[in-house]
Amino acid sequence: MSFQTTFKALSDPVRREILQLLTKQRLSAGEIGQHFTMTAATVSYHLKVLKKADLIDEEREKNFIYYSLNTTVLEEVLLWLTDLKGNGEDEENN
Amino acid sequence: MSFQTTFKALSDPVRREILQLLTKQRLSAGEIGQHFTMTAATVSYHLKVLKKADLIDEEREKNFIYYSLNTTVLEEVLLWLTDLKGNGEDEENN
DNA sequence: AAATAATTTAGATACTTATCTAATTAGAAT
DNA sequence: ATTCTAATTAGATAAGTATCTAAATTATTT
Repeated sequence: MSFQTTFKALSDPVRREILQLLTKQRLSAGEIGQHFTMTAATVSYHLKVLKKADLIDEEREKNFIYYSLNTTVLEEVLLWLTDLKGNGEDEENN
Repeated sequence: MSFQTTFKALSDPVRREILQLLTKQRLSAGEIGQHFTMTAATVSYHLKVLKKADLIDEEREKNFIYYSLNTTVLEEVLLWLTDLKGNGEDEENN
């Protein structure tokens, strides 16, 4: 997935909050929805955006879909940002 | 500035490229514009968004305005992302 | 196989964003 | 003071995004 997709996904507050919820444990779409006031359809939309950006994984179980954080892409974003800030004079990292 | 503002600012490819140009040296609005095909007005719009997000600083000199990277906010974003990815098992923060 | 439950998809709409052209501001130099 | 240059602001528009309701899908249980 492109950086573009990733950053766009990260740019919405609801989606960032979803990611934070998922740091603690995996959650079903319904459980995620309970943390917000919007409809299940809207939550689903946000999950799709996060999924497309590879920021989350999903696994189906019974008739639930559990979502969990995928940190692989986060690493790449971290590298990009680190590189960006890395040279005031001279860089020391990564 | 809010995290929201910061992430929104980072979510556009033109703006990310501007930031990268500015890692090398400060540049005037005109010099920045030369790297793109869009009009000066559009570049100015993007600079305003980056400025509002505190991602860049400006200094007026003669009748040029020079822009440079401000890494302060980048640090915060780095922390946020690091925290997000930081817990495979168990969390320590937030 | 019908009914129920969890979730997604489709279609509609209001809001936001990126872009342009034209006009304006601010400073420098004639 | 007029002109020239650098850059921004204003106003318009097209494209993209977040949200809703209603319908469809998928799996489970009766």
